[in-house]
Amino acid sequence: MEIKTKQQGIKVVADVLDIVGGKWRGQILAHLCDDPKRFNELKTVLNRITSSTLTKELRYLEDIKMVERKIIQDTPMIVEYRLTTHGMSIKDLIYHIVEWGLKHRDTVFGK
Amino acid sequence: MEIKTKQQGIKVVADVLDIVGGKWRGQILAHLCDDPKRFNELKTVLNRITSSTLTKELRYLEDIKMVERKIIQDTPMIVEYRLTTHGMSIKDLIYHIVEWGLKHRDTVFGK
DNA sequence: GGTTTAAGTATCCTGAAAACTACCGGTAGT
DNA sequence: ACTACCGGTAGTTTTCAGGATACTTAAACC
Repeated sequence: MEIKTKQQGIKVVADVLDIVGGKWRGQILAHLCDDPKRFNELKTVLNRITSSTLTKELRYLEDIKMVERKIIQDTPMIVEYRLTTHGMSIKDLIYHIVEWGLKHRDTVFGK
Repeated sequence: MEIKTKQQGIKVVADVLDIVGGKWRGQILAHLCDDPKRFNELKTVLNRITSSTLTKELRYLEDIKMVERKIIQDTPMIVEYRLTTHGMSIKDLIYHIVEWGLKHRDTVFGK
C-alpha cells in the first residue's frame, strides 16, 4: 500500500479518474453520498440522463463494488441504490473535490 | 465560497471532473506536480500520447490557468511546462486521489 | 379496457475525443 | 548533403460513450 515508483502513482491517478470520470459517475456517487436513492429519483435529479445510460452507469458502479442495488419491494417494483460500506470511502474524496472546486472555480472557470 | 444547495455541490463535482477528467489531463497534472517538464519529456512519460493530443491538452490547461508554458531558449527550442501558482493547489487533490486509489484499488479493480 | 407508474431492455445513431499520418522551421552533427 | 532532434501544426479518420427512441412486465387505478 505504498507508492514505489512515480509511474505507479500516475497510474493510480489515471485509474481513479477512470472510475469517477465520465459525464455521470461522479455525479451519481455524489448524490448517493447523502442517502440511498431510487432509480427514478436519480433519473430526475440527474437532469437529462436517459434510462439506458443510468442503468449502464449503475451496473458499472455495482461491478466495481461501489454501489449496491437493493430490491425493496417486488410489486410495485421499488429499487434502491446505495453506496456499499466500501463505497462510502469515496465521500471524503468527493468532499476534497468540492472543496477544491469552490476555492478555485473562479480562476479556472474564468469569471 | 460555500455550498448553498445540494445541486450546487454536485455541479462543482461535475465541473472539477471535467477539468481533471479525460484520458490525459489528470496524468499531465500529476506529472507536473513534482517539477516542470519539457514537451518531449511529457510525451515520453505519457506513453502513447501523440504530439497533437498533448498540444491540445496543454493549451487547454494553459487556458484555464493551471499550467504555464515558458520558452527557456530559442534555438535550440526549449519549452518548459509547469504548474502556475494557482495550479499548485491541485497537488493536494491529486494526493487525495492517490491515497484513495491505493487504499481501494484492490476491491475496486478486482484482484 | 385503457392509462399510469416503476424500473428497466434493446437497438440504432451521433458527436466529440483521441489517434493517425504527414508535415514545418530551425539547428547540430557526420 | 543528409539525418536527427525539438516543439510543434494541419487534416483526416477511427472509436466509443452517451443520446434517442421504442418497447417490456406487472400491478393498480379510473
